[in-house]
Amino acid sequence: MTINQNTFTGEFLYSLDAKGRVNIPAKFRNVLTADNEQSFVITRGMDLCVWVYPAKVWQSIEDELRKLSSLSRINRSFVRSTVRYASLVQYDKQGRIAVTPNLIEYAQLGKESLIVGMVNKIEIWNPKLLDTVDKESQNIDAAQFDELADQIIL
Amino acid sequence: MTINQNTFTGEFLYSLDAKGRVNIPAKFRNVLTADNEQSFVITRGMDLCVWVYPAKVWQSIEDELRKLSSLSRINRSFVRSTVRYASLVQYDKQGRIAVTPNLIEYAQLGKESLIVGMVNKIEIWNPKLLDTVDKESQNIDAAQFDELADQIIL
DNA sequence: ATACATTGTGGGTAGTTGTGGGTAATAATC
DNA sequence: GATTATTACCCACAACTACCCACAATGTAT
Repeated sequence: MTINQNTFTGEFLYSLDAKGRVNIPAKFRNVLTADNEQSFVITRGMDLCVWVYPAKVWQSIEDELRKLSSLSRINRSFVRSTVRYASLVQYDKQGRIAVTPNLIEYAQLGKESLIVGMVNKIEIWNPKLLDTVDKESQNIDAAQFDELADQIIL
Repeated sequence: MTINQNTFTGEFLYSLDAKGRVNIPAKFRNVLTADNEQSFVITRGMDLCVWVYPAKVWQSIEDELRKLSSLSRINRSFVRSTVRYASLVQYDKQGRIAVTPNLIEYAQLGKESLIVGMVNKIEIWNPKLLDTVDKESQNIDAAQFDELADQIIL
């Protein structure tokens, strides 16, 4: 029995094998609702990582994109950039998904890959890259962090 | 019969066993409402300790995080840092929860662990660390303490 | 004072989970 | 159309986790 449906939290150091497969943590699979099935959309993250959305969640993003008129140049470019690298995948009987070569290259993924829950989506990181991104953020964003932390009572 | 629902007070020196399990004090379990069941979210504390939230309390934090758009770099970073070390756990029939190796390392927990009530959440400490943190605070924060004491009539 | 229930602690066992690799089916290339 | 490359499916195994039972210590009720 799970309480938090569709909520991904925690980090897991898993291996990306020779065939480009990574395991979806059991804790993540267990919070997926029936209609999410085993379908995911994987795409480029806005940071140097791979984003993995449950298909149903991605669906709602697509619905938003549909509303953007192609008359606007910014809209066209926004739609293009978000959809361009997205592909639909399913996990196998062992619970793994295959990451496409161009995404592996983009996120510079090696054998040691870090799976990070991001509430409504999952990120796959090269641990070293996440480390540097983390440190950069600590220096630059400290003030805004405090602001956010004030709004959200931890 | 309980008076204060969901209010954790007091401290308990319990043992973290070889399997990484700690007991949730009976006094705390008795204070949990039905919808909290036996689910908790454990994560890194802002001090060097482990924070344990009743699942329902954590839920409201997640709801806030969901509102933050991933288009903003700061938002991504904030969501990641708050969710990254969090994991949903349930207590077993003996009333214990399993603390993940990550968190044990972070809070430097040994066999002797101190469970501390923090009103809406629970902290797990290495007793020695709490001691030093306490003393530091007494030296540095005396002035601000007085300010708070003005707001809260003890 | 004694019997009973509750609470904290330890450990065994069966099932689950993560990982690697072999084989067959499908797709792509020449 | 034949050959190669890629993908999906399957099996196997080790490591880990969750569940269960046991027991001692403490607290409570009769």
